[in-house]
Amino acid sequence: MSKEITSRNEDYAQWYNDLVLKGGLADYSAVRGCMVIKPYGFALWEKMRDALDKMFKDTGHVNAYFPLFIPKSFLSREAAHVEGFAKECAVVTHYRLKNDPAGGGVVVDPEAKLEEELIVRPTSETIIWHTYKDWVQSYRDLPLLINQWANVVRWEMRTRLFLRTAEFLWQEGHTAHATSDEAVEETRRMLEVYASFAEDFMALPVIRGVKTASERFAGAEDTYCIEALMQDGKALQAGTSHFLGQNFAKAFDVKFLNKENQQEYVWATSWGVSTRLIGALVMAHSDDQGLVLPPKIAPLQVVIVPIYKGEESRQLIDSKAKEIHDQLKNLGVSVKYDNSDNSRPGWKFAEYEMKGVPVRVAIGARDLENNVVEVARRDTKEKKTVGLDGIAQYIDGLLTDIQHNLFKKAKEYRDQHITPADSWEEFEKLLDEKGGFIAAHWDGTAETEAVIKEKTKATIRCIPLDNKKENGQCILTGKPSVQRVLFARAY
RNA sequence: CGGGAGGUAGUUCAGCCCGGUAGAAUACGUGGUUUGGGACCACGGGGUCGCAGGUUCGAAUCCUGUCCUCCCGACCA
Repeated sequence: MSKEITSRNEDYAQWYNDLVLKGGLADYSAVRGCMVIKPYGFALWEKMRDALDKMFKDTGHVNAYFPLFIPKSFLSREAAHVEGFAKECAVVTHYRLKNDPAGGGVVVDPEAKLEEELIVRPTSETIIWHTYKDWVQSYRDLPLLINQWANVVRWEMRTRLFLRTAEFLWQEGHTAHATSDEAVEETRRMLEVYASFAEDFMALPVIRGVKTASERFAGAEDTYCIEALMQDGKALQAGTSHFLGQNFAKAFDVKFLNKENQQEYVWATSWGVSTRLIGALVMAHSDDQGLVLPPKIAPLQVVIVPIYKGEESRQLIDSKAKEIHDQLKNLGVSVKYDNSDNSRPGWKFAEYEMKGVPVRVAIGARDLENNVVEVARRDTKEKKTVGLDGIAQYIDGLLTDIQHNLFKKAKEYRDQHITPADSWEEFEKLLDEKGGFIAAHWDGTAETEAVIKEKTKATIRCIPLDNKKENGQCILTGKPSVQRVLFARAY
């Protein structure tokens, strides 16, 4: 994102809405805080979903589906869990409407009150562990490696398009293991799946880390996360993987017989990423002209735009363009030849730029004479005249280039925005003037963390997994510390 | 739930202070001319002004109530 937008941080949401709404990605629906994902935006989600799903399957997981409604009592089985989610649950209390006796319209039928209210899942741990109880009896049933693609609802007080909508799409993996070590290993494995997906597919560099106790998932023993940096200097939690210990197994009485014929509680993990990733993608790579998509998840990788005058030249261009189209298709490139007569070339250029299509090929009468086309890349906006010989291979290579370049650019920005701070003044100054991650010493207490958050709105994003030990003094209290942690203001 | 702004055509908004036939741009439809960075001309379709009351000869405009949306905060993936 360009400097103008960075300096317009206050209006960031507005810019984002404009781009995304007008760009055909999404709309707010009539339902408070929910989103309509238009076809192009959904195609983007599908690309991400399919790539992730393949990675889950490659690591031995299978998909299943569990109910949307959860009996209220399930939620309260795990103390920390209910504490964490109770405040944001949508509740179903009745199952029928009737005609309003007082006039037109319908009212809730008071006769149809549910004996036990149902909550709309904010996450599925409870109903899944309730189900797992019947699925697990012996160590031979373990591990249980299941994922579900679903929608969940969290009645947040304030919503933000893609980053925090009331309803969102996600996947949630829920696994059961015979040993603690195995569950921890799974937790870390899935974190790495998320990290490599973010980096290899989304071109989004992430920091792999572990959350502090106060930022932990409700009911988890440990929460691992990938943290990304947006172009405005704010951090975004892009995915989480939780080691749940035996908390849910105990709450839902999920035991198995081990080899020694003894009853034991299973060890659990859960992990998820959501449509928030679409937001991450937009905010990590976009510029003032709209979306910039990494080729690996762009629904459309190449668009060919003809420029013609009159029917005769149109036919000539058509046949050449279709040749290029077919060559690209044979290479497995997602390509569209837009020869619609409804809009002019300039309009098409702007349109596909806004949609983030990585490569545009323009072909006109002038090009035909010289046996060339004009190839424009979205990431750098460079335009180049390229000969028709081997054009498909050239473009295919260009897509790889763009993918790498986007990651490189984002990583350079990210790395430049991890700044050490050794005094409180420096810490505050960096937050206000530079943004990004700030590596600072922390005394390890939740109290200090809370005070820092209160004073600066910055939270500890994570303790990086590869963090090096270093003695120092807490940025706030001056108490001894053994390592720096990453602070940032976050979405 | 606190503080602010707002609800008028598919969309973005003007009109409201100072009451008097519902407006613009854009989008849409038809016809034509165009096409190397969001074309132009002509004609055309489209809104019970969020909802409910009140004041008035007359309300988008004034008054009361109500619902909803957006932004800022508390809360959070």
